[in-house]
Amino acid sequence: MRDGKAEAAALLSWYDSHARVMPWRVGPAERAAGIRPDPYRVWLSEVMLQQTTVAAVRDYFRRFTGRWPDVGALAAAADAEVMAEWAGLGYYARARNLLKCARVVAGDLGGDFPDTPDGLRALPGIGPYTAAAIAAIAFDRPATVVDGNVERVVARLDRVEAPMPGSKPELARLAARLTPEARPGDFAQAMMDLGATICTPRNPACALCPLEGFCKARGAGVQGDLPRKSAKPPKPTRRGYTYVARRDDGAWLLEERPARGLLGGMLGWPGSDWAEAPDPAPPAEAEWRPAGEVRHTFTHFHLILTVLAARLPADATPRRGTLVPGPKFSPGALPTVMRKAHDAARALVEN
DNA sequence: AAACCGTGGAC
DNA sequence: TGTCCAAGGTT
Repeated sequence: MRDGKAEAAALLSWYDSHARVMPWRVGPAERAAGIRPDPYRVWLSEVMLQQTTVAAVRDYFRRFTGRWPDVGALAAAADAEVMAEWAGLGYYARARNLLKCARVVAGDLGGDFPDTPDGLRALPGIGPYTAAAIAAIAFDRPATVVDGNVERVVARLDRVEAPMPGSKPELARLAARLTPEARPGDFAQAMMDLGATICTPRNPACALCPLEGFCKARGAGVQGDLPRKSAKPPKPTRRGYTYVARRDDGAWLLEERPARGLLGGMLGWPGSDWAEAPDPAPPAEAEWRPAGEVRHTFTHFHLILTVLAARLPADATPRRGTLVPGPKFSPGALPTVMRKAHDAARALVEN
């Protein structure tokens, strides 16, 4: 069994000249000079990056830190403001847990994030990956970070042929063996940069890889086939009706979704259940006009939404929803599927 | 522990 | 077009 020291040294050397630049990151040169990243920014970026690409996160990170520059400011924010700012980024439980976590840190921990994986792991929305990432990156603790990039890199390095997710514990062990005692924060980010730019899922750029000489999969020519993954079940298609209504004074009929479940806590248009054969469920008496169909794919099903639009008289009394004044409504505060419905209905309800 | 939970880009 | 995938966590 190797101890991984040579691999770690080669990777860190590569990172010193190839580290990606990101708004939340302290680069290897600054870090060598003793500069540490702000734990608040590391935490915020790590939560945003859960199952989400760097490209998608950049602007959200800038807006959040511009508006809430520290954990105290975020903790004091109104729930609806945070959910609206998160709209479009997906996995909305992250935003709800983000606020819970900020309030624990600001309220119970004096504004300081824990600096150990166990302490971090106890906070809402922080699991094994994020706890290790914050401990390593923000506090330079020797924690092993295991995300999809790391799993792919070590699966190839050690030619692990067993399929995911069953092989995850084995891949985590292999990753831990690679982690050096020095520069754990840089090492964690180096592994992720390598996975994102060189050791990519398809067509890895092995000729540019600092670990090529160590890589068992490369040696056998099977790097493109690893890590293997068990087949995913097909996505069923569900249907639904959604109702975009605007009162004559310009107010929109909206509804806050239940706090848990799909799009939990987000603003949306009232509508039917999403099922194989849903019943229509108009939220008010009105002349509903067809505004087309919206197609959208969620994590585990396809959705075909029939959009109905109507104008409501000034004295209308809807059965459901809340009338939001026109100037207070922004489609940007809606999750994407609801914004699509707004786009489809807009022309029919404009003033 | 298997299911649930978003979105956009690449191919 | 459809499928895969991305710095996963919670229940």
